[in-house]
Amino acid sequence: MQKKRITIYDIAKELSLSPSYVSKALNDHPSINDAAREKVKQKAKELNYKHNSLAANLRNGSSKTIGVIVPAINQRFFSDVIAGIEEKCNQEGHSLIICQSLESFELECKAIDTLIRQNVDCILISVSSQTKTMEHLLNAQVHDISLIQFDRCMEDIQGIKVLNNTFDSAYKATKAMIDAGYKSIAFLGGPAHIETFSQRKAGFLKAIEEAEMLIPYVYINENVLPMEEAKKMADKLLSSKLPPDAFLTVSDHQALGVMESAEKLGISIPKDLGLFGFANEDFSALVKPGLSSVDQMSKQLGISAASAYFEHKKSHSGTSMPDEVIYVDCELRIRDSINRGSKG
Amino acid sequence: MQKKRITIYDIAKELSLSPSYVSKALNDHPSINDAAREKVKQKAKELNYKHNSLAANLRNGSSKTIGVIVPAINQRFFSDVIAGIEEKCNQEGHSLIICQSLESFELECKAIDTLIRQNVDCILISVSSQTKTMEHLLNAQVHDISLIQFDRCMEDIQGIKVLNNTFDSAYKATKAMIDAGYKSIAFLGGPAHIETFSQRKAGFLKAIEEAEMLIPYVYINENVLPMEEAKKMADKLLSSKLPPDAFLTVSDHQALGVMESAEKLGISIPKDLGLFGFANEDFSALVKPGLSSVDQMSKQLGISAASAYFEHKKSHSGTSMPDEVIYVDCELRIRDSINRGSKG
DNA sequence: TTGTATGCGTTATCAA
DNA sequence: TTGATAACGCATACAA
Repeated sequence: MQKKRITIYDIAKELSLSPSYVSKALNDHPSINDAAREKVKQKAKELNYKHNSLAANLRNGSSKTIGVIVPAINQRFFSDVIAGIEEKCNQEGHSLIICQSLESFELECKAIDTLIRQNVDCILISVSSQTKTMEHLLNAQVHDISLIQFDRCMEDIQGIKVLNNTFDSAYKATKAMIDAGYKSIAFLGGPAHIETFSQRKAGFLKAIEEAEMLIPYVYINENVLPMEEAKKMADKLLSSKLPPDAFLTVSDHQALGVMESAEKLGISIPKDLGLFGFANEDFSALVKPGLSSVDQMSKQLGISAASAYFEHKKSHSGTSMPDEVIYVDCELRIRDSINRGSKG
Repeated sequence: MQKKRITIYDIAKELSLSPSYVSKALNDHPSINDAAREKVKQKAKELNYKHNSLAANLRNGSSKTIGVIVPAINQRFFSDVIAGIEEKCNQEGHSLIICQSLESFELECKAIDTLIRQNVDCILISVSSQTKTMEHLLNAQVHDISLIQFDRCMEDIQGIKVLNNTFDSAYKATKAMIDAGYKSIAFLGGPAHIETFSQRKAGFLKAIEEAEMLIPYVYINENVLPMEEAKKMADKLLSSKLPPDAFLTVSDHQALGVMESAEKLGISIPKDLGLFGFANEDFSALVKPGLSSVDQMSKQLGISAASAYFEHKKSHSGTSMPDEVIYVDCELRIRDSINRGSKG
């Protein structure tokens, strides 16, 4: 148990060298010859010396630390994204500070503040659902921190945005159902003011239009994100005079609601009802029948977001972030829930 | 866009004060009167000053930062634990640095090293499945970092360990099945060398013994953690001459394997087969029939682990960690999978 | 109540 | 090749 932390001074004293020389040796400075360098490193190991990043970072003005702010760490999508970010940061020798906003604007501001104080070099953020203004985000940029948004973005902020191509995936998912022979497809969406949800709706509509499918307006429902509400809506539509024969939902939980409704009403999936969800949750492969879903490749999204920072840092060091949108393609996980067997 | 960071020197200059005075004012030092303090804070806000934690921490010798090392961030159990830790840390004004070992001993060592360099005050760790030695953990303690283990612990390390009471929960879960009228219960376990799994087995056996139930030795199986293996084992047992009429598994994924096996063999759950899982995964409430499972209260576990650090810090500051085990009680989530209807 | 001086551990610059 | 020095930004002991 050592009382005082071992520093380069201790190493220097032991070897009768100067601290600056030791520092250079440890950092593989070219002016130090191999023998001396090895001797210093040897002694450092012997004394169980650990480089003090705090001091070095203060001196260097960079913390080699990246901050991440997400609504909730323990939401599958975000924990996957973070896992991807961590992996990339680790490769690049950077540390990761994690904050959660818990969907609160106030906590989000506090998190930004913390990260500025911590001198992070970059902030990766997916904004809370409450967030409508962006001074706090701009403030990070003012403090010379690279800001990269992912998934849930504020449109008007200059900088890199990393997004799923959800328009495209919704289009493809819908098309997959049309190809499987479903004739009248309903849509269960999320809050319209969130970009990713409006995109999903737009993708859905494009596929419907292309197929020249006529859809009653009551088939298109926004803001039914909670499973219970999705279920209620499915109940209503499936018991109506003109029931849909398929659903595209923007979450797997909604899809689950539809499944329960169908079961209750004695409607068989996929024979009489097709179903396509979003997010490819763990349970989606496990329920019966297997739920077709859009895999958002969330870990890849994290990797892409972190990589965007490192690439910018390496190539355009100094210049400000480009105003760029990076799309991470989703992949369709086709399962039994749209496997109708026969077409038409 | 400010070129240079605003420091207390800038504030001091603007107000014709000394930097130390500004520092005191910002930190609510008692020797500063209200008027002066407010004036300084006002100016700080005006200049968009942000306290530099790096510098302060270097000066203070404490980073107000806690490091967490888990096998994988995006495993439900761990992301829940982390969410709890984050919440507590946030309350206490501490930051969180997250590392994942990805079940690799090497990465775990690297993570410890990173956290030592980062000057974290405390490391919360759940060791990788590869970890057999503990020098790296002791080294953290040598560097004056509080070490708190949770879930997967190295027995011989002095300090606080935060654990689920899995012995007790396995016992209760088994008992719940006995009470529901199941007569011959089989056990599907995990690697025996991991404490939490041997505890689950022991709890199971205690309940069996108490009920004076005679169990064929082939009912007790360790090391069948993967779902596929659990399924194979269930196939074997359920097709044997003396099939069990219930299973306790140590994971919900195993239980899912049992469900598939039962379905294939035309055995009805819960009528002819009871089933109790572990971890209360998201899907457990969603599968049909609902899977009874042990809820490990993982977020609470994270809160408890972090709280243990803060309490120790506040009350016994300076002294080394006590050798203490904190148990976080699990809760049984009883669902249809053991709802047999009639007893006997 | 206010200010001065010093050090936390590192690294870059410059000089020897 | 080696070393002295200053600086990063802050907070504390001490002096005024």
